[in-house]
This record gives sequence, C-alpha cells and structure tokens, in this order.
Amino acid sequence: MSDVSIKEVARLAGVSIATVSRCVNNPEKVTEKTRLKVQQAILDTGYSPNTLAQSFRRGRTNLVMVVLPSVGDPFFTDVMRGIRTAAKAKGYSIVIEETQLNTMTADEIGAMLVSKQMDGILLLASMSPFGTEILSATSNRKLPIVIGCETVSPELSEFSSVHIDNVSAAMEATNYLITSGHERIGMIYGQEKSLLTKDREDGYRAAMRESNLPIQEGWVAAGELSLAGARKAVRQLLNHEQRPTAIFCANDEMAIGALHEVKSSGLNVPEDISIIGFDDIRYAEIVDPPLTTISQPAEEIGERAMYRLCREIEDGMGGDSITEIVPHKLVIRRSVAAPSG
Amino acid sequence: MSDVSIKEVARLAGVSIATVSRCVNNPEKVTEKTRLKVQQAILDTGYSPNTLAQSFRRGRTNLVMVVLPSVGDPFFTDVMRGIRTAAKAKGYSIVIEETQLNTMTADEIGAMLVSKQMDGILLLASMSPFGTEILSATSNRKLPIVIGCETVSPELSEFSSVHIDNVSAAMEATNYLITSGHERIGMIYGQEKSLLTKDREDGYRAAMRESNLPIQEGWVAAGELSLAGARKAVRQLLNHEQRPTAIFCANDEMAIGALHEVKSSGLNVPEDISIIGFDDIRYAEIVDPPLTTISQPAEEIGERAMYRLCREIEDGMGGDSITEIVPHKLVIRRSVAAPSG
DNA sequence: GAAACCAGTGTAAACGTTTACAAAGTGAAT
DNA sequence: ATTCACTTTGTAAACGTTTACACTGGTTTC
Repeated sequence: MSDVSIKEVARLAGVSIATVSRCVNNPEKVTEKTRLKVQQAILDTGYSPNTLAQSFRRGRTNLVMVVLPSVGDPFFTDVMRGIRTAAKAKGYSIVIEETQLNTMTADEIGAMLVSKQMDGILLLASMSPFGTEILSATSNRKLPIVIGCETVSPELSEFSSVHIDNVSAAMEATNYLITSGHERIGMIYGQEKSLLTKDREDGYRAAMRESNLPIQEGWVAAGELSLAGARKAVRQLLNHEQRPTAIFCANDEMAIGALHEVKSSGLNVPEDISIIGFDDIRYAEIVDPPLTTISQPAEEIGERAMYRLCREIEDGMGGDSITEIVPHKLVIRRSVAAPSG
Repeated sequence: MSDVSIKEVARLAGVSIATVSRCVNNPEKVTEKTRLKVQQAILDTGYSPNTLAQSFRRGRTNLVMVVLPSVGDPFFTDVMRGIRTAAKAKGYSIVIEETQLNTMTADEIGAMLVSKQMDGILLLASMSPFGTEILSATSNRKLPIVIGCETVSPELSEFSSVHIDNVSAAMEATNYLITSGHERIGMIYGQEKSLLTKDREDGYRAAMRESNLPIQEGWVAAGELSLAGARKAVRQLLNHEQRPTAIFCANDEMAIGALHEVKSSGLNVPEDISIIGFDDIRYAEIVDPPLTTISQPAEEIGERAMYRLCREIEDGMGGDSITEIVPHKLVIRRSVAAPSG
C-alpha cells in the first residue's frame, strides 16, 4: 500500500505524470474527461502523494512548533486544544517543545531550529531561556513567529500576538482583594524571566501603589509555576513577621498549591488567608474552597494565534504585525473573604 | 542562512558533493585532510543539511505519532513527558492525536495515516474508535506500533506493549475497599470501548466475585474519563435506592470529579462515601480529602514505550513483540474509611 | 616491474514531486 | 482555408540529498 507513485497512476490512466499532478492539485486545469480517468486510476491504485517528496519539492513541511512552559498546566492544555483545532483545519501538524524541561543548551536549540524545517513557531513563552534563544536564532532567517498568551515586549513588536491584557487583569484581581478589605497582600509570581508573570506582577504592584498600600520585602516570591514551587513560596510568605492576609497567585496551578499549603499549615482559606488565582483552569472550581480567579479564553487564544500563524506562513512575512487582545474576566468563588484580623 | 546547499560547501572545499555528504554521515570513509577542509567549509558557509531532502531521500521522517485519549489528563501529561524525553534522546519529534476530540471520521484517519509519513505509532488508546481505525489502516503496511498503558487484547499480541497489570491493580483497589469494611461498592469506568478501563472494570468485578459481594444493577456507570462525566455518573449512583458506600473510579480525574459531586450533594468523604482512584496524578494529594489511589509510573511507561518503538523502527519489524509490565502500588491517603452505616 | 589490491574520491543516477515551457489540439475569426 | 487565440497535455528540469559504481593513485605482492 501507498508505495505506488504518481508514475503508476499515470501509466494506468494513460496520461503523463504532470497531468496526474494537476488533477490532484489544480483540478480546474484539466478536462473533465481526463480528470475522471485519472481519478479512477487513483482509486484503483490506492495512490496517495508521497508527503516527503511534496515537502521536499515545495519546501514546506506543514509542521509548526509550539513552545510553552509546560504542557502539564491545564491552562496550556486548553490553549493547545485551540491550537490543535486550528491546525487540523489548516492541515498543519504541531510539534511541542517545553521550556520547563530545560534539557537543551542554547546551541542545541539553534541547531534544532535550523535542522527541523518548521514552517513557523508559536511562542507561548517568549522570554524563557528557550524563547530568547529561538528569537535570536531565527532573527536572520525569515521564519514566521506568533506570540501567544503573553504581551510582547517592545523589542519584539515586529511579531503578531494574541493575549489578554495581563496587567489590567492582575490589577483587577488585586483590586478585588483590596476592596474586600485586604491591605497586606502578597504575591506569588512564576519565573524571573517570564514576561507573562512579569506583567501580572506589574499589575499587582500598580494596583497596590494606586491604593497607597505598601509591599513589604518578602511578600513577593517565585512559585515556578508549579504546585510544589508555590507551596515553598507560601511557606516563605507565612514566615514573614507580618504575614499577608491575602495572596495573589500568577496562575491557578500555583494558587492551588498555595491553597493546599495554607491549609496544611493549619490556617483556613478564606477565613485566615484569602487566595486569588489566574487562568480559571478546570480544577479551580473543584478545590476546597473553590478558587476565585481571573478567567481567560484559553482555547480561543490558541485557536486565534494558530490561525494568525497560518496566515503569516501562507501570505509570507510581508504583512504588518497584529496584536489581538481578547477579554478576561474575574470569576468570584469562595477563596476570598474579608480579612479576619 | 541555511539556504546554502551541499553544493556550495563542495565548491568551497574543492571536493565533490559526495565527499561532503560522506564527511557528514560517514566521516571514517574520508581522509583526515579532506575532512578538515570540508569541516572548515561547513563552518564558513553555516551549512546544515536540508532535512526535507534527507527525509525524502532516506524515506524516514523521524516523526512519531502518539495517540491518546486526552492530553489534558495529568496522567497522560506525565506519560508524555517520558515519551518526550526518550524521543529527544533518539532524535525523534512527536505529533499528538487526541481520540477524545473525536473530530475525525474513519476515512480521514486512514487518509491521514497514509499521507503523513510517520515512522511509527505509539498507541495509548488502542481500542478507541480512533485506535481500531489506526490498527486496521496500518495492518497491511508495515508500520511499527507500540501500545502503552493498556494491556493488549489477544488479537493485537503481535505488538509490543508497556503497561502495569491493570486487572491486578484494580483488584487491589477494590480489595482495599472490601477490607476496609465495604460491601456495597460501585464503580465508575471510562468509555465503553476503552481497553484500559475495561481491564480495571474486570479487576473490580473479579475482586467482588472473589469476596462473594453482589454488584447491583446501576452501581457501575460511565464517567467518560472526565471531571464532568464523573459527576454525572455519581449522581446516578447516589440515586440508586441502595446506594454504594464506596466508589472505585477508573482514573483520578474521574475520582476527583466524583469526590466533588459527592461533597456538593451534602455527603462527606470518606465518612458517608469512600472514594478510591487510579493513576495518582499530582492533584490527587491536593484535593480534600487527599485521594487514596493506585499509583503507576507514568513517566517510566512513556519513556520505555518510546524506546521500544525506536528500536522497532530502527531494527525493522522482524523481532518478536515484547510485553513489559511495570509495577504499580496502592497509595493510601484519606478518601477511604470504614462505612458508617 | 607487472599484477593485484585498496583507500579515497568523483560521477551520475535516483528518490517523487511540481512546474516552466513546448507542443499539440480545438475552435473561432478572418 | 489560413491564421490566431486559447486550452489542454506532455516533456523535462529542478529541488538537495545519498549511494552504487567507476575511477584514480598508491601500496603491496609475487
């Protein structure tokens, strides 16, 4: 099966291989009569074009690389679902690279990028060590790149992007804690280099400043975007001599870790400590208490970003870069209450 | 960049393209002197072989397709991590297909399989509609396939597989409920066709039979492997006039959904209803109460299965099929207690 | 010193497509 | 009837590799 080539079909239909190729790719350029003949021959032989040869000839792989911190995070899983939907519709396959795995050196990344002939890159973690490498490795080549989930930093403004307004959303989350009566508010961000959590930290700081609330040294800690990292960060926050009465976590995965750690240490949520998250992953309403959080349209972000990337691949890189901002919203559940003290 | 071909290198080094190719692929077949010349030329030009041309020429893509129910399930995320580790080590990229998306017809699946030239398939859901299609579509071609996570059904014994002993593990889980004092035990399985949850159901039934405990009509329901599906299934179980005092769930995702639904309906876990899960995903110890469950070495399963597949791709399909059974273990937390009634 | 061998290198074909160009066929306009 | 315009088809080159085979020159063997 499938080891029949275009030649065989041509022989059977009594036409040239060029005609067969045209029947498959530009049917309108061929007579009804020959088209039928060829189609019959294709059916008879079970021919399907050799994608390897096609890719080679056309110089296109229909492969897109998606770079993200971790596929394990349910938020990114949802984004991926959107990406996959769009990719399927447009005939692309996707290859995933996780930055959190951290298994590659800068050299390997560069090597991989030139060797694997990807048609484009969807970057959901532009400022990770991985992401910056990619950007520099591709800066001289003309490889379409779209940035998703994160605001693009100014020096990357040449690229299109799809994301919510992370700064505003973080301010909204923080302000919700403030209007609930909290004054001592801590934050758990993700990784030093990540633009995504940097924006959320900026939003948090801006909201605190606006309300003239101080942020004490030690109220802000890194949670590594993981359950375990957040638990460690929470222990640091709780050990502070003046501990916060509320914590804003830069994503739900960390919020859930934080929630668990607070409860393990004998305190109650939200009575003793309020927690607010970010992303609204599917576990957010399952944990106890259900998590108040910022919801963002993960699947839609993925889908739009992928469609955008497809366009840039197909239209060439001439067009202007476009920034699509999608809406977020605050989802109020039960992990935030007025401070008790 | 990267648009330099082997010709350019050959010209610069003053050798034929054949020699350049040999320097890259079979350095031992070439004089030290010419090798150095060529290597210098490669450095100067920034040459790297065109993978498209290589794939085409060699008839290999170094692409492997992984088929699984859902990447969103943290268990499969862990399996994927192992797969990715192995794939990276062996120079393969992976392409994921989710069966739960259910977006493809049988025809499309067949078409995709012949068109995308995958080097092999890692099947983590052999009996899904998708899986069976794949097996039949590839039965005449000689495409290496390895089955992971599931026991292979007898008619598939020609394929290698890597998995735990699902039946024994399910018996162990059920017996733990029984020795805790439960007699009315329900079960939530995944999907009708899934071998994986079928085995677990078999184990559950076997354990009940061994202890001479009846299984009432309506105590066993499908949970679709999802949070939402499990919640629906639990409602059915709770409506039974003689409702179970314990529920065995075929995976943790469903167990967590079940736990949440039981709590929402005003009952307590484990006081009123005990719940035991399967997989030990990272959220299992985070939920309230922490979930008693069967732990399986997800990452190891993925890694081993991928290495196995690589071997079969590289050695050709001559060798015998090998079944690797990896160990599971019961993890006791707090979602199971003696029945109150 | 010729024959035989060998390692290193070059030549050219092959892989299965797509596509520019040429050729042939069709019909309309002169 | 001849030319012209246009459509349909065929011919052949091209894409960048790998590799079977042929060639070269040098070394060994008799």
